[in-house]
Amino acid sequence: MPKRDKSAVNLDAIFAALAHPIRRAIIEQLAGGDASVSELAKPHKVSLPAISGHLRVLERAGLLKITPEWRVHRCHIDAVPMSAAFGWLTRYRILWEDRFDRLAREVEKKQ
Amino acid sequence: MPKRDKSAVNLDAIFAALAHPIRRAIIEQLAGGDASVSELAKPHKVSLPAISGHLRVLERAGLLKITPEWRVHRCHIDAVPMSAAFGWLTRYRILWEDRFDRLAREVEKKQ
DNA sequence: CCATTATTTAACATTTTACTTAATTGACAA
DNA sequence: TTGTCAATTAAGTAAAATGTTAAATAATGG
Repeated sequence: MPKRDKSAVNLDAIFAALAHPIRRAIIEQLAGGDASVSELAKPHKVSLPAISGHLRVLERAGLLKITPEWRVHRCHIDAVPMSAAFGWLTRYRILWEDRFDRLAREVEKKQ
Repeated sequence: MPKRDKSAVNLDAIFAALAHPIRRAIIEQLAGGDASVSELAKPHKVSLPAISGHLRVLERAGLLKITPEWRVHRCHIDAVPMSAAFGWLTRYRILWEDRFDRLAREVEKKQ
């Protein structure tokens, strides 16, 4: 029976993790440095278990590492998996940049 | 009562739309040119109503425009909203590229 | 009008997500 | 030991996502 490869990049999990405003806010906060669960919960008006759940979603997507340290659990962002999402979007970047490039050339030509 | 601003970029909807493999496959297919609903359904083993549902998710996220044309509904990708997702990720790009940039500078310095 | 084709809507079952409050674990400190 | 603080697990609920099959709509063509 083939097991799920945890190391494989899981775009489903990564995009789904990024689809919730609280989880994006948590990433934004962690971009400024590591934090404990309570510190991450503070800006939000949901319960602590709710935050704990969001952290597990981020963890399963590979975006977060949680290290128990003293009594607090230190949360550390690992943004590398986000590069997979970035990479996927990049493949289609031309689809939205194309038109502006063309427009820019048109304008340039007229001058 | 403030109405929902449909024109506002909705990162929740965009990321959520990208979180399903069938919907990403649909975007990949549409990147190669417009297609009808049946054509989009062909590569997948789910029912036509299921595809129809996925198209509506993409439409609500602003990634798709559907124009009834003859008997077929022509699906056209509008990747511009994806640039919002791209933009969000770009803000944190440094978190995963930092290490490589530093390494590159180190190597450069040594030469 | 009737059949055909493309797609959507309806109705429904199942699973997943997101949240709550209450109870539990684990580590420290008096 | 006992209390306290940080965080998780448990139990339950409501809503949303995903899929199915069957029926409806809409447009064309004999």
